[in-house]
Amino acid sequence: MSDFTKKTIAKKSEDIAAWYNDIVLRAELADYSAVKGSMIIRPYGYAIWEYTQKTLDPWFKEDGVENAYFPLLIPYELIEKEKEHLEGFSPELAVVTHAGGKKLTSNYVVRPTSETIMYRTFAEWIHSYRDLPMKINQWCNVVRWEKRTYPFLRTSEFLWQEGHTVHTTELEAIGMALKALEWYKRFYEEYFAISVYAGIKSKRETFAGAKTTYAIEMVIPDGKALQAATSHNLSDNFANVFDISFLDEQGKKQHPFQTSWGLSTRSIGGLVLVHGDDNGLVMPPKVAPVQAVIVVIGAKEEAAQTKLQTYAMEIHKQLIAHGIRTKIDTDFSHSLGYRINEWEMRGVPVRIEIGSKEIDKDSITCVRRDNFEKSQTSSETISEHVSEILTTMQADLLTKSEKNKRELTVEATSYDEFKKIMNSKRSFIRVPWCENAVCEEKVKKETKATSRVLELDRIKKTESTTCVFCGKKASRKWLFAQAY
RNA sequence: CGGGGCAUGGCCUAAUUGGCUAAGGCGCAGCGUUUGGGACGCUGAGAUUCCGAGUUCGAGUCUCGGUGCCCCGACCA
Repeated sequence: MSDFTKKTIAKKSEDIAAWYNDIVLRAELADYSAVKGSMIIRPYGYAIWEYTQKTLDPWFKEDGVENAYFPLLIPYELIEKEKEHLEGFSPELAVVTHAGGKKLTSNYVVRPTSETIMYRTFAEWIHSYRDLPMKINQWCNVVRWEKRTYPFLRTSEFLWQEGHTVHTTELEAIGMALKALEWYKRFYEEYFAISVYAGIKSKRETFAGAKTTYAIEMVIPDGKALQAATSHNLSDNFANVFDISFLDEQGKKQHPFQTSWGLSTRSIGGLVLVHGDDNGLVMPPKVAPVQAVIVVIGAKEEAAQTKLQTYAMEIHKQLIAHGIRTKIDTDFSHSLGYRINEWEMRGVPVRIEIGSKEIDKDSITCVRRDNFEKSQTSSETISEHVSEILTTMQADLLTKSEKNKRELTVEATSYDEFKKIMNSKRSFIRVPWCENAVCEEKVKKETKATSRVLELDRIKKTESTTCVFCGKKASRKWLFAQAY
């Protein structure tokens, strides 16, 4: 690591929280804003969100999900309708009390999520079994007035997509909720190169108003958990409250079953935390705003300089034609070391160095961001060579993430052991649990850990054992960890 | 919302413990020299010392009130 980096950016290996704050600002992913707890997503950070949208949106549409837009403001009476839902969100609502220069007779809530505003309208749209399933998604912002905020990971306002579907049977709704969960898992693994846990949430962690919540949990290198996406089986809870009904094939009136599912800009925070290193960000090639950068190393004589730039532009053109998002850096006002460090900090997957040496031998130097591996190739084969590096790096990052997840997941057979782990080298701990909320409360108070998920393949009760916390009967092993 | 800390050009810090025109580094702009792992010289722009009141001959420094930010808890995608 360079002296400069040492001085200005905290080391991830020493203080991940300080490192995270520094890198988000320095790499120009985000900036603080005039509004408490809110942040500005800068172009480099927003580009990652755009790739997220470009990837997920077609998957949704293929499944018949249509995009729509519902209003930002929700009448207070509406959000009050589902009691549990209101209770879950009321501490963090932003409320509009004045408009048009006057105090409003009834207030509006800035949406913390859109179930209520959408479902009153769904009630008008749905009359027959022929209208179902109905699948609506919106890409939007929501506001939740969190007490403690953190760039990307927890901000007062954040961007997300929220999918909302309506089905004739609960079985179909569950299928939908699981399909959304599968999309998220696939997205994280194939695009963000992050190995995640997918499972079911405990009662305590279930979404306000849902019957069942499924979630994606990410293992952060410091052993903490980041809830990376959720998908809910709302059953007929909201349908009853908002009086959504349809006539079935027999002409009988029935309440439908619903789901909602979302993934937010929090995902970008996870991406930073999982892959970054002491030198800065490491972008998985598939979502990297810039996949390759050509760093042109200046020459002394003008003729050589001109030749160099022409050569570099030619390479640039080739890479672009090959579909590789490439930038060319000819900023000779900064030293080479400075430029290299800046690109490394931004996590650009491949750095291509072009100087007089490269031209003379027609041998171009490529450097991979994640392992700093150097390789040589000719101007003829550059595109294929870079493509290959990008593919390999994408795969290697996922493998590394899998390894990290495995190493940070342990099993405990007693509460003492559990506590010892949480107090020393924090991690995910898989333990048999009786699934009683009292246990979970106690564990949280004593160790800060909460249940994260019951992994999908462990839902079928298989074991006959005892709860590590209370000693009562337990049949399934849950993952516990300290949440972000 | 409880407990602790901080507030000085865009950023980091200094200012003899209440004393003269608020200093330096980074960054920024201009010119020139440099360029194979965070270069250098010269010149320049940039400040109501968070806000308000008070004490004093005199306040960045002391007192009171307010505001904002950071860290630690409870809440959370």
